[in-house]
Amino acid sequence: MSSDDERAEEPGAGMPEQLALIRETVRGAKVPRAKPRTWRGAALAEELPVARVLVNKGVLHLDQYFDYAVPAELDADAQPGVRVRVRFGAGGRQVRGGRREGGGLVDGFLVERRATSDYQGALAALAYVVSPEPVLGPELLALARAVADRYAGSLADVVQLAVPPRNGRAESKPSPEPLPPPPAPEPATWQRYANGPAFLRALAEGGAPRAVWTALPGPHWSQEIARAVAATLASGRGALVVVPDGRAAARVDDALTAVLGEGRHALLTAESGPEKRYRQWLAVRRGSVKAVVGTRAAMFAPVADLGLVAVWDDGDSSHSDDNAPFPHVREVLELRAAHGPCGFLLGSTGCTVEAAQLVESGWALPLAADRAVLRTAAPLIRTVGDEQLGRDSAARTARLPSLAWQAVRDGLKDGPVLVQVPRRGYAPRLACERCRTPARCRHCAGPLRAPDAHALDCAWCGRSEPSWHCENCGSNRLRAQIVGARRTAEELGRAFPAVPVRTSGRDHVLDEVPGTPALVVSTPGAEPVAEGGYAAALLLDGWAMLGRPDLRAGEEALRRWTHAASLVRGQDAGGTVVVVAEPTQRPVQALVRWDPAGFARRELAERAELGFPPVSRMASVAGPTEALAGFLGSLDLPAGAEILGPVPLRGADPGRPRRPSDPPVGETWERALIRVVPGRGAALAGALKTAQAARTAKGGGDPLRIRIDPPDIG
DNA sequence: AGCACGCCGACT
DNA sequence: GTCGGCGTGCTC
Repeated sequence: MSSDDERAEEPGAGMPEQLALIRETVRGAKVPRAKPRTWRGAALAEELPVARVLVNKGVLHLDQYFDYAVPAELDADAQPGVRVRVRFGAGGRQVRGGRREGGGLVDGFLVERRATSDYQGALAALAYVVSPEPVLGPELLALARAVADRYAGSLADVVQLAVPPRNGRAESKPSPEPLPPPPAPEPATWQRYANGPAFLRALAEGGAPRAVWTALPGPHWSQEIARAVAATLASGRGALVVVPDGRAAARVDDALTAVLGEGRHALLTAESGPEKRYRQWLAVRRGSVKAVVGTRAAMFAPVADLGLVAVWDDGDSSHSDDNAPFPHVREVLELRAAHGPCGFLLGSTGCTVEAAQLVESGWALPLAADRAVLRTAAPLIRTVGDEQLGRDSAARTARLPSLAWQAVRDGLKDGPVLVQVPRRGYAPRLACERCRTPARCRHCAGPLRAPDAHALDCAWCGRSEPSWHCENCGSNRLRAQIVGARRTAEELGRAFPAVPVRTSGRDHVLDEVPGTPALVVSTPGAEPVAEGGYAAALLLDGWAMLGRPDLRAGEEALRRWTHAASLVRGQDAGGTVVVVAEPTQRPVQALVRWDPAGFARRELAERAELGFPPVSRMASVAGPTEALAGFLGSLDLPAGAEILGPVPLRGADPGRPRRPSDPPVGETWERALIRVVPGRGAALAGALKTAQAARTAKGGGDPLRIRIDPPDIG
């Protein structure tokens, strides 16, 4: 630094180390001698005396870096990626007639060391380096930046999700020595999939295959994931697996131990507690451990030489982060796979529309078993619809069709029987009373809702619908769908008094049940695994699932049914599933045929036609009425963008847990949806971010909630 | 977000 | 004169 120093004309500038960069000296002429500071007089680092810092200070900076001077004594520790503390704030500015220490100490990450700064003013010095551990390396930073861009969020927010809080004790312990790559594993049960062995081989040879894997029902999936990880490790690269919850993580953890032995992988879940979790994370960051399984936050795990990213059950809502900017595991892992030569494995017994799109677009290849293999692995599915329910005299008395009784009775003869009951608190969706076709807006195809007894309007664009009639059958009668099946489960228990009844639900989740006869009553997602598989399952939540006023209702119902039915023995072992739902419904038919991928493909085609996500990309913006209107007016949207609404945001349905997307209690908010054609997602995110940045800069008070890919678009 | 600056009106 | 209202703008 010398001739290109921007302040070459300032006093003291000719001298290298100097305080040229430091505020006190620069405008020194105007002011009386500065009060000494602790670091005053200390020399700056000789090489690269400027530190670019990502300051952790709320929304205000919106992805700005701030430059600080590096004192010589911090030179060695102040490396890119370390946590630092700096003075930041208006109080730190030059004050006429005297100087202040002002500006509180705030946390930040040192992002880069540079020779010069392009900041016009004088630089303050780094206060101190919190620890020399480089936690935010260049790759993780680049990932965080990509995620922030994709979700119109701030870099600081993403970094907060990506880097766990520091724990001194964990940091001071050395991580173990890395082990040499293991041998490539045998394909084992991957043989059941036509392309399974080839997929493993590609990973083991250092390739980057990308697959959407429709997993066969049954317990083998965790071991199959472990083998994909082992194959990747064999190539000398690292692997990352993200699963929806701690139970699934524990299963994959066990499978990895079985396939790889101890010491080759880390388990990153909230359940292990902050210190242990940070220790594991550090072992990954330091390259001691090259395989990771974990829940959501693990999607950012800084695995070295990443050769495989895998997500299990991408339709599970816990894969969507509930902190701004709400990144989704599948999307983040896509970004990671696209970044380098890295394989991608999306596995599920079901199939999301997004997964179908990955195949449809050619980005990933399908990895599925032949139908013959599937037929023996999957249970026999039988349906009981409303009409049948009405005709069935046994059903009228016991509120359960005789077919269901029979399946339970038969099942209990040689094993446990699963009964899936709905959770409370689903808002009903409006559908044609005669044919059950969902009632949709004729302008934007959003779902209709009934704010009061005799009015209909669209939940997306707000247009009222005075004369609805069913587009499918012409009927003009609507029905709202509701259920109450929990009692039915209780009745079942009373009907089989000799059999133990176990329940598994939100507050009391069972992990596993023995293979002996028992009734296992569970809400969706909390189903225990049964030793040897369930003999039968009864799915009682048909209308509750399909009746939800959500674009994903059908997909979600099928996903939950498929998940429960996957725990039942195969048809060759007599496994039977009875689903109480209208057999003409598409999700029900897809379950009967066990064709989740086909269902998702059709759903995808339909959404393309209607302009729904994920074929078009949507964003939601919510906030107080005027603030929202102003924001929408200031948007510089890409061509072809469409604003739907705004409409008043409905309060949470009673019984539904509060979501982060809900407005503060007592406030009325509005929400607009913005959709763009495929390929304009990045432009949309960019426009939203720019407008948001302009708003914050102007000090526009009320915060607006921006969400790309909103999960609940009615 | 804080926090300080600064440009107006009512007080000593 | 000078104290203090809060409207603007900046933070390396």
